[in-house]
Amino acid sequence: MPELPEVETIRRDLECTLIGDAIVETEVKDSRLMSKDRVAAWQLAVHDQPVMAFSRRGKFLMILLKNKSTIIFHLRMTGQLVLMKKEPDMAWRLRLRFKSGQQLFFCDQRRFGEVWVLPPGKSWHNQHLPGPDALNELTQEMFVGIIRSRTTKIHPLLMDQKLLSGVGNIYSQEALFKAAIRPSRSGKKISLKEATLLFSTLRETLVAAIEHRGSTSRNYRDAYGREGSAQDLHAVYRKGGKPCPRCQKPLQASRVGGRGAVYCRQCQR
DNA sequence: AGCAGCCTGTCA
DNA sequence: TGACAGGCTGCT
Repeated sequence: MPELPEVETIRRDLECTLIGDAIVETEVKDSRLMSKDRVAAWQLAVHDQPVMAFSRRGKFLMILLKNKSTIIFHLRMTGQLVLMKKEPDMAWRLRLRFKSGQQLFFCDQRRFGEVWVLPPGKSWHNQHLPGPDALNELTQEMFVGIIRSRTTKIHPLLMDQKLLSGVGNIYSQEALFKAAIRPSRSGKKISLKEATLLFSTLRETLVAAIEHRGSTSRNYRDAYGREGSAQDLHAVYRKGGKPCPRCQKPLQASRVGGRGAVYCRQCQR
């Protein structure tokens, strides 16, 4: 799915294009996204509302409306938010039409994505509340504390959205490679020095990916339907068997916590 | 901690 | 045909 850098790229695109524009009409095409009996309430909440801001926390994208309602998107694995004048070629699940004539389509091949609307003054359901945003909120001290107090393997630890939010399977693997730490290491067994280094490599990885407008391995597109180029930076993600960029030995493909994880047996300990 | 399930598509 | 895919929840 889109991870933090991809969602941030989309957020910035939408911010450039839609601030101040009002939603004049919406259409829900997939009842799995929103049941038919909820559509009327949804439309009442968002129709004729100008967009005040786009924000992001972890992988959640929020649209703040003038009436203080908030639309929240989670794109999961294959969700896309694309601005188009006419209907896209692929199937779409939701359309937001704006006063300017712009249309925002929510496309989502695997249909895991979700959308909610929060009424004014209401906050996140605790169940969904993400931990501190990996880029905007997480400090080095917080990170080191989170990592070194748990026995969970570091790869799933970095991807636990309740602990820190925004990191997924691509950027966890990349940050671990740069910090020379194996994905299967227990958080508790990571030294203070290593945890500090990992905090830096994670930040660098995320920042560089945003600068390259996200990683397109298959489905991801920005809000203008364009591919990102951060995949060109990947050292290990989906590169099992290829030579390690540092030592040239073949990279090891493995599974850690039920997820694919590629690492270098020589460089990462 | 590990796995099925939610979906659809691609690749070997 | 089966395995796997950028995520997450809920169950055991």
